[in-house]
Amino acid sequence: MFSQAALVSDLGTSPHLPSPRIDNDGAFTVHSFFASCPGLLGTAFSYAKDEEIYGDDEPAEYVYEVMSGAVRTCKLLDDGRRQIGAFLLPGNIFGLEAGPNHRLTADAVIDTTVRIVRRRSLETAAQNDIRVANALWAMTARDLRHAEDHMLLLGRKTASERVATFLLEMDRRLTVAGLIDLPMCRRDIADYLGLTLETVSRVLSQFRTEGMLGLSGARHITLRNRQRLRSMNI
Amino acid sequence: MFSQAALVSDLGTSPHLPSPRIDNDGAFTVHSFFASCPGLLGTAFSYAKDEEIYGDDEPAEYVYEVMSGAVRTCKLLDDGRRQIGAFLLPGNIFGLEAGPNHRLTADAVIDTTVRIVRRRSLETAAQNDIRVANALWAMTARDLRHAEDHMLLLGRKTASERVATFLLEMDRRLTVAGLIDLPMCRRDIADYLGLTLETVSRVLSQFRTEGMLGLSGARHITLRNRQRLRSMNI
DNA sequence: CGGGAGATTGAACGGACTCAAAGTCGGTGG
DNA sequence: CCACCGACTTTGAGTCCGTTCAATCTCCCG
Repeated sequence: MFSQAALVSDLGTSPHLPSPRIDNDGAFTVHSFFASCPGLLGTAFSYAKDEEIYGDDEPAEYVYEVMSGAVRTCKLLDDGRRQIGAFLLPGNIFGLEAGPNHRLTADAVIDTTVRIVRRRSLETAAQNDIRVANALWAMTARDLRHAEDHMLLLGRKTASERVATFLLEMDRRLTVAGLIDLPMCRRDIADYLGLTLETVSRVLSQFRTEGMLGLSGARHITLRNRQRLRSMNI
Repeated sequence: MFSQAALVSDLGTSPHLPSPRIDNDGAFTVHSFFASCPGLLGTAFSYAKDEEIYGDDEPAEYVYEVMSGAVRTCKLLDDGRRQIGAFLLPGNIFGLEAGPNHRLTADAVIDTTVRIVRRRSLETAAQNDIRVANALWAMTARDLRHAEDHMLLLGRKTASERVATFLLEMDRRLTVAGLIDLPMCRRDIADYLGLTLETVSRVLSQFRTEGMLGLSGARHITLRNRQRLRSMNI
């Protein structure tokens, strides 16, 4: 399936390569970074819901940008326990490694289209253009910042605080017209927050009861009291 | 106290800059990276036990290498809850940021000596020598890998599994002559593992009872059954 | 409209926490 | 060198938050 990847050109330095635009939420987004790199424009691939994009420990040959859909990166224990490290949404880049192999699996939360670029193309560009090297470093640093924040959540926050943090993160990243349209199910949220799906459901119900949000179908959420949520977010 | 820092030279490219040596445990160590960068050799500073080295959100002006002692990086909630992101031991580098500010506080676990280098010196070197840029990226990537592993621990492992993982990490990083000489107290371990100090103490006692380790004083640990610990580490 | 995956809710359980007390050890001063 | 002090650690008992197990419900999609 990666055979089309050979079509990706391996062009090196580009004279007027823009810096990646970093959006205000400090998430993983570097909107259309690939698109703005002449000669690095990638091939599109589609993945069905729950299809694996790459596996843990596989050689990291490609870097991905979500075009539509959603992706989760996870670590698995062999008894089935799962920790989701991040959700990647349209515009977000993932799969970038400094070492040879991937250290998490990535799979599609829902039907998803990604654009891929050979990792070697980026590295070649980075060797010739310090701005590309800086951009790669900045992306890894952004992932690290998210991971550091998430360690605090997983190690020290209560269930309600975790869900409040999650809601505010999703509000930042995918609210359109006042509505959060979640791509992921309760189990995904739970595995992201280090909880069980029942606890996530209970906390959301409690928040609804308290007037902090509206639920129209499990995946459509309207925040009604961001101030209160922020006070739980700490 | 940072006035001496002005002594650090701001030299740019060095013709034969070595790649940082990455030790086999994949931890944060880049042994004597600074020392091996002509012109980047840093000034030494000492910090007393529990003294802050830098604070959350402070401008990230310097990069640090632990010469002796131990450092913890932490995030704090205003009610006192604390999550330790990492312990830094001799040879480890910390305080490197891609953005303008620190995102965690760093303080000395015990009396500690560090060597500091101006962040600007490293960045100038990186602009002129792609190998330096690669080294900076690799360091951030190593921190990210650790954070990803730690998210799995914090989100999904049991207390016994967390302590087993901790013991094996410390075994890798500071065992000398078969003995782990811990620089940190039970509270630090607990805040690293997302547990309470009582739980850490209970699990260690249980491991001792089961013959998996020996305790001679709370901070001297001898592992007696690494195989069994590894099986709990998952 | 009907089927079924996903979500909600309930009840009981349990692992880690909290609160409390006793024990240990390293460091300091006599 | 030894005794003491105080910080740190260990251990105990009871509690609680989040989990587990189970049943019902919702709503999305055919």
